[in-house]
Amino acid sequence: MPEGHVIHRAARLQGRRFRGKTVEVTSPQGRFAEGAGHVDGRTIERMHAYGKHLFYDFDNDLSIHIHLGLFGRFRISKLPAQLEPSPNCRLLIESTTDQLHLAGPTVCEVIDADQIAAIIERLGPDPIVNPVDGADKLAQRLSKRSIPIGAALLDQKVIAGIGNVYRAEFLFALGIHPFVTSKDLDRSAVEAIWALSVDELTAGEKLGRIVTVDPAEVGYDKRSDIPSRDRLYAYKRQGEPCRRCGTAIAAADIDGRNIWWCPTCQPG
DNA sequence: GCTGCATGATGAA
DNA sequence: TCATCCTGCAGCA
Repeated sequence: MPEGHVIHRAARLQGRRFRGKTVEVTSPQGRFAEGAGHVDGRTIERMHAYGKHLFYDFDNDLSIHIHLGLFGRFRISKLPAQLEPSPNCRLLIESTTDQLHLAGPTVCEVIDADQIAAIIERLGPDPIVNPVDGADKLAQRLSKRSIPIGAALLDQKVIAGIGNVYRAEFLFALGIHPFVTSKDLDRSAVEAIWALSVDELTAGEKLGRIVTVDPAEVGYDKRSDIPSRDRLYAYKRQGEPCRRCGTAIAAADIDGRNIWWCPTCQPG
């Protein structure tokens, strides 16, 4: 599930339960046992996100850094928990009232503030964190690369928090073919990409899922009413008719990830 | 029950 | 470009 909106939402909702709480930190699976030991019994001061990275700051100047990757998942519950921790539970955090269960992350480690700063430094602008001033940095980072825009949008050094769903949907919405070269985009196109990123990630963070389709186009009142089948324009719709023009949605591989687009709405 | 795939990223070749 | 890591679930037998 994890694109940037999900990570920011996790920081917000988890923070509501755990901020200010003294917690037990363990690793039932064992692979994070040493890291857990550095923060076990401490108090969580802040839970925050940048791009697809999540940070839990403790009161001893150490933080847990999490990146969910493709498979990572949280389970949040009130105690007593209904489910036993999974054998694959890498990280288990428990306050007196709540439990946070994490399995399958690409990264789960204890780091300090300098290391957090270094991670953020190497990432591109995050549309949720820097909505106002990110467009310049995005333009600068796009102009330095000569790669398909479809590849650039997944490069976290160019823009942080975009994943495979948003990439396909943004390019559809803006009528940009995924193989257009990044540095050939004019300033107005870059600003449009940034503005759309801010709008969509913010909406996705609030809603808890990605819905890019205009509800009116599929016969609903609000985005939150649209069933999963109809929430997107291009992503994973190869061969299906474009919702706007009826042309069959095309697909290709860019650097090992699939991309979908409408050959009519997104001319080469 | 098994297989393959997935909204991610890295490091070696 | 490829191999690798990581988990859960849909789709199939």
